[in-house]
Amino acid sequence: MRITNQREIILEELRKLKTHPTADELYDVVKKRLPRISIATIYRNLERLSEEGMIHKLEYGGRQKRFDGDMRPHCHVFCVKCGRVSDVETKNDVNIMDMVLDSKGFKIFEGGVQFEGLCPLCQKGDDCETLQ
Amino acid sequence: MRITNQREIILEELRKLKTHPTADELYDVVKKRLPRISIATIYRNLERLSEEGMIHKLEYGGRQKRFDGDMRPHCHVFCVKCGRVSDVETKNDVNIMDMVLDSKGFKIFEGGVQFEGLCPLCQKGDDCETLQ
DNA sequence: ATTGGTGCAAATGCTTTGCATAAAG
DNA sequence: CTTTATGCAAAGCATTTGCACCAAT
Repeated sequence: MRITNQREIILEELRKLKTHPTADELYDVVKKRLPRISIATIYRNLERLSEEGMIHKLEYGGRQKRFDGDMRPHCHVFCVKCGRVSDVETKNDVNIMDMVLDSKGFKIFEGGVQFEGLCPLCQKGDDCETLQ
Repeated sequence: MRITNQREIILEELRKLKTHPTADELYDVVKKRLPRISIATIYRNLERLSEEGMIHKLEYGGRQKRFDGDMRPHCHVFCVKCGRVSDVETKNDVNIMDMVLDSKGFKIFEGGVQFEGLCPLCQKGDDCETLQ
């Protein structure tokens, strides 16, 4: 994988964020440093970086994918109303993979716990900007 | 919620399937009984039924949502290559909700374990019809 | 009679792609 | 010099919506 200026900055900015941004949210951030970057470059790099195991692609809780630069194992909650994602701190004494009794022929190589709920903003009832 | 012919048949056919179909897969099945039904009706009813807690909307990997008529608590695996979803039989001695130490202000009301892997067809290396 | 649901087609919105140009190794 | 990545615009595709008509209560 060739190291381009765009790729470096995308990774760098994603790692700075703890918000699990969508592609376009990250685009807005990266544009400040690379005003001529294309949204297609953002998408292509996020895809590539997740294939290479350098970032996580989060595909739950709404229609926009979200991305996470933190590769330490951890769990997420997502807000069923606005789609925001947050890390969740959990007890670490359960090995999820050991829970499987019958995988129906699937070769399982990852397992994780995910939570659903309401984010602090949506709990207040006010409409939360980021809808879905 | 008004009981229409369409709504009844959509629910009935979804409950028969163990494949966690996408909206258009279910559309193909329902069309055999209601040839004039619209895909919009499928989407509207699946959304409505999941709001009412009568079915589950699955938003894992892949771009298409999948739906499940089986409301008994259980876990899923999804194939990272073709997007197929299958039930997984698991040990039942862990209460996922008790694992939370810090929910970062989110009000959590659901938690579940989900697995990633390769389905039997994709393991064989052949290309699996249902791509994503 | 009233309200909610349906079918159709058009619109939306996130994501991907084709292609000519530019940059990396 | 060769290969891979970029920017731009256009295309793709799942899903949603506006609207006139229809059906359930």
